[in-house]
Amino acid sequence: MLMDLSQAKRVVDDALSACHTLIVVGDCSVRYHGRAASKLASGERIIIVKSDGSFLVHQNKGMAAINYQPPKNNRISTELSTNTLIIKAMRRSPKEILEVIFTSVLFAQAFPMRDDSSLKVFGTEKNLADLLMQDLELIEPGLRPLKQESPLQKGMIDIFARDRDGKNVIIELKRRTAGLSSVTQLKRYVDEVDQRIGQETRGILCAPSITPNALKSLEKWGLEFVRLDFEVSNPSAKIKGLQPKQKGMGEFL
Amino acid sequence: MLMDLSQAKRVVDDALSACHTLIVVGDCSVRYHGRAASKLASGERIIIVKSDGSFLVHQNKGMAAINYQPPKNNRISTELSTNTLIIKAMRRSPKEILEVIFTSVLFAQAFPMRDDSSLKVFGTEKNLADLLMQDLELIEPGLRPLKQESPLQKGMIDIFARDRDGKNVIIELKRRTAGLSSVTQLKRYVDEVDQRIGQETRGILCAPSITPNALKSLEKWGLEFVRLDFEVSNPSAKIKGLQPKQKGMGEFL
DNA sequence: GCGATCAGCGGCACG
DNA sequence: CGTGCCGTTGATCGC
Repeated sequence: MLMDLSQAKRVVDDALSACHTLIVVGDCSVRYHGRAASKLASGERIIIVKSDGSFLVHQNKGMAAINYQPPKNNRISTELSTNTLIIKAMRRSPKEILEVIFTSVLFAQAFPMRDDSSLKVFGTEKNLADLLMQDLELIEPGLRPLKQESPLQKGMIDIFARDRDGKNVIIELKRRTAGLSSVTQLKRYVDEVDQRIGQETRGILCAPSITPNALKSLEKWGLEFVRLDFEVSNPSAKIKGLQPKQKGMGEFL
Repeated sequence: MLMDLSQAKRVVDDALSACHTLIVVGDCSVRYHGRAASKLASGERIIIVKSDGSFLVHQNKGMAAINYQPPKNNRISTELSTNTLIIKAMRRSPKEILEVIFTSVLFAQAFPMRDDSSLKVFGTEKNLADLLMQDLELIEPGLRPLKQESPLQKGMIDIFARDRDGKNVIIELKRRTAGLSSVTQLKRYVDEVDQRIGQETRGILCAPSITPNALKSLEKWGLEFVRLDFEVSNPSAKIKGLQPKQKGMGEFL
């Protein structure tokens, strides 16, 4: 089950020069120094080096790689000493170094990995915005869309609209429970538009749910929350239902 | 180079029942339906199934898995039909299903993956807070620490302190460039403390740098920025230097 | 379990 | 490049 380290080095070097995807499994320790620094004592891990230079170290637990190197400006090299095979990934800007020191290699192989497909995702915030743009009446009667992804100095408005009274409405969309940051984000947009246009602007936070704290802040600032239920299906996302919530119930301290 | 699909299924099933870590490489398409939905047409990918149920699909590019299933409440099953081997990962709460349909398998193997080590990271925000707590004079003469990680209704204050004039000071720490959200976060804390204590509270944003927009907002609200340079070394993080920046230079509109 | 925040966040899009 | 922000964010910690 064990692989000779020099043979492993050959496999690794060949994979790197051929720009193939490399998988190595073995006992290793890991050192990282860059934006932060880390040490990982020895254990059996999976290392993946992709053709674009992405470098991953996976433990047997968790979704996220325990150590890694992002795919750009990443030079990978190997070193063989008596008892260890070191695979090093160096990156500049920011200067970072990742070093995987193998004491034993169980498996090492290169794969060409032909793949021309890219992922199609449905149910993103952008999808929801597209849907809502087609029927803002779902949120409120008389609400008409003006602009999607309207650029502001301090961010981007998801949907800019006008209500039945001709008042400007900023809609901030969230695909999941809105928290404090969503509220401050909306507040920031409303403030900037208020100040630029010089007239009262409404702000509506549109999300499947909102945390209690976020709701309190929202109401304190005179913003509104509209509950949005959506459902993802395979060729698109659908809006299941909208439940307006009365505003201004909180005490304006 | 090709592997019989029924043989691959055996390897996969054995790995799952033994709770080993599984690696499969082959030509597959992927379907996902859950919090969002996605489709990925056929191509060669690496699939990793970890002992805790983490399920990863990696293309030959990029650091992040293109499709995945998080490590909990995740039931994995296999199906063999005439031309395909399907590996399914089903999860409840939220209900999500990930389906990988292999038309050919180049490699499939289980690894026991003994690993008892956990990552030690240095240079985290918590590290910096610990360091600063030991010498707040670095930020400003006479500044004395009161409490670290002081819980607030709307979040957690990194460092709560008192300045030479006896005024309360809230310090928000960032390990990288502070943006608008960092400023609104600090503002939120200062507002809450102002309101609860009923006396003027200073807010200091401490980060290696700050974006222009964030600085403008900061100054508009009368908050302060202190530049913090730190350096990570292997057994700890060090503070390299601190450069106070004069406040209140912006026009208070 | 929810809530809030950090993360070596990664990734994308825009200026 | 930086700035801002979404993400099937994940991971952690407190309640």
